[in-house]
Amino acid sequence: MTVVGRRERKKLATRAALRETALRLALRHGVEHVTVEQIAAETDIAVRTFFNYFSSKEEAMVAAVAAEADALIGEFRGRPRDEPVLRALREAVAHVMAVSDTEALRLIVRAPSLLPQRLAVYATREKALAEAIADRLGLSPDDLYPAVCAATALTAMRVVLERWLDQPADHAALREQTEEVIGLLAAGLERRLP
Amino acid sequence: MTVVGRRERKKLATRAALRETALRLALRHGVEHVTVEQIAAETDIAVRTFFNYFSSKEEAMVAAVAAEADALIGEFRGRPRDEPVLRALREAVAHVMAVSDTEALRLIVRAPSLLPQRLAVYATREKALAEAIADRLGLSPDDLYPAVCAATALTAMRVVLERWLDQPADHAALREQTEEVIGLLAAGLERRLP
DNA sequence: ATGCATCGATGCATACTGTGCAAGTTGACT
DNA sequence: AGTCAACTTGCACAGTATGCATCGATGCAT
Repeated sequence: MTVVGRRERKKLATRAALRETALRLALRHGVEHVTVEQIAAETDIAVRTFFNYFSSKEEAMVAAVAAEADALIGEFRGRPRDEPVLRALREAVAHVMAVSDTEALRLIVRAPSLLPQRLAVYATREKALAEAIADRLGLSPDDLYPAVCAATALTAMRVVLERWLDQPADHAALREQTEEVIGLLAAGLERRLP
Repeated sequence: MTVVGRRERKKLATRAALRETALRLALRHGVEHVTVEQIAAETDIAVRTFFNYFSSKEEAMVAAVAAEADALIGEFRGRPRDEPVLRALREAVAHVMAVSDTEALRLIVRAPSLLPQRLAVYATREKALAEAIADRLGLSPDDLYPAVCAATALTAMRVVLERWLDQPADHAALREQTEEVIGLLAAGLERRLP
């Protein structure tokens, strides 16, 4: 196991505390009205130190999304090896979303000022997911398929999530819509006028 | 036709001038070393006025990408109605990229600090593309298929473009790789361990 | 052409963001 | 205990971004 010293534990704790404070303040006052100074003060941390952890207030706020994306990749890697890629992804999403904080997620997804940073988070996770897919299939991470599959699948999940957050929270509906989208990707996206 | 007065023409000219100056300075000095003050001065515009056109220096720099995305959607809408969606997209991409400034594009795509804004541009164009797809197929823009198809196809194009920009400019290769990706999406993305 | 209403450009003030640097603390390891 | 490396902090400073008031240019009706 990875033996973590006090130092690393404190760092993780500080990072988590900043992330939670940022989100809490955003929920209370609205994303736009929270400043780094407030986040730092509320966490009892110097402003300068905040910037040692996050390069912007937006990054701190979408850190929750980043954590969920990491969890998704972890779940995916834990799926049985003989399971097809898209099905494994579908199940991974279901497991992660089951324990997700819908209220916070809705706040983050609906804030226009967080859109660029949120998308950047997904984009960086694309790489990790592509590697996981390549591992699963015994391909090279440089192949086209893992890259495209990771990127498009994540994007499809994002679309589903955004649509789902616009309706009353219903986890059964989310599962259903996830399956529908995965079905689309699996069956092929080509269409023409009937 | 839309009759544009002198006022609107000047606005468009100013916006284009700012966009071009931003890009030119970025090419000369590097994205990170360009300030709004420089862009404004070089365009002979007040700094305050710059912010009437773009909400950040990053937005001005990725404006070229936004213009290309708009052109892509225009080409797509101009394709024959009986053409399948993905094939129409493939052809639209080919036409837009044929007249694209590869050097500028490479600069924008490779700059990490522009990633969030660039992705935000794609995301906003997703909506327009989804509408165009819905129009083509006679579906509602609220249907799942247009939203997912627009989002995933744009994402797939992005992946291809990013990979292509990492190799020497060769438009034949780009066309080939575009076709390959569209083929993937058309055939379905599901895969499993052999 | 004149006069009026609107829109856009600008300067100013101000709050906030983000980073380099140097000094002080704390943790890890011997 | 002592030493080194890593982390925190304060300070200075450049740059970003917005509200507000003002001034000039444009569009339009008469």
